[in-house]
Amino acid sequence: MVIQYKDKQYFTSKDLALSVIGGRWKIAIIWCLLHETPLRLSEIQKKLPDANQRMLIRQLRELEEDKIITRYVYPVVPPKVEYKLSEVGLLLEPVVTSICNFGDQFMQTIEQEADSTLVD
Amino acid sequence: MVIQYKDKQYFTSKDLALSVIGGRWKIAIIWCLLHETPLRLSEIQKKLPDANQRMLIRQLRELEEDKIITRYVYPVVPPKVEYKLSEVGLLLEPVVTSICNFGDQFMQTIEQEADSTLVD
DNA sequence: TGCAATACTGACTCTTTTGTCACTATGAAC
DNA sequence: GTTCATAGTGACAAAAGAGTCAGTATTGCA
Repeated sequence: MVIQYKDKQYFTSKDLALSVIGGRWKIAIIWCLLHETPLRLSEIQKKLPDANQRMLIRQLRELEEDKIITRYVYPVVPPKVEYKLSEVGLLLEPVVTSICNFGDQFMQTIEQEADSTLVD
Repeated sequence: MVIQYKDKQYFTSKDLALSVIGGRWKIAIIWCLLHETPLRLSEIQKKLPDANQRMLIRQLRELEEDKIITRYVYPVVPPKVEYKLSEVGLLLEPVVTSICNFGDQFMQTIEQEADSTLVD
């Protein structure tokens, strides 16, 4: 089975999934939008202060292209644009949740190790 | 909260998780080891023919460093080395599963779209 | 002697991703 | 007419990641 998507070939649906969520800030953006929605660019920036604006916009554009998020532009000045997860985007909730859970568990094992190193 | 791990700082456990699973072949390797274990390098190579050996070894080394997999070397010639998921590595099962599920669902939406494009 | 099998390393290049900087547009308020 | 706020783009530099190629070690066997 070969999946053709956006000029690339993917051999498993898993690889396809990774191409969608694989970007420095994408999981973080989706996480934000799962917790509060809709969000404006300026609000996402506040929640992810380490990502610069240019980078965030790029990731948002890619997510939009993949139809993970929707973008609604209000015809006002100064501009107002709202981002929210699409129906397909909401399907990523289990992915984000399981990553968070693993992160917590992994962190605990690191801390335990640090503790036992101190004890030695 | 700041997590120090391997000379880097992570601001959330989610970022830490991503640093562990974020490598071109890591999810694929973990997927293989969830389905069949233990596996030798040569067996993993057969299952992931698009990854070259050097690359696989690098990813395996990193996973080993993060204690996601264990590596057992048999003292024989020619060499025999077995890889399997550690206890911590097994915690990644929900992550891999949810990514696969999302991949399948995402693929369906793409296919539906392709169908409707044909209909138009 | 020379080759086979397996796992692995070093040094390098190439590509992709990420980050930075300066810049644009709009209309209202002062 | 200058300034503000918001969202955005273009062009480039830097860094990280991925991929390639040639080479190592071991021991048994023909």
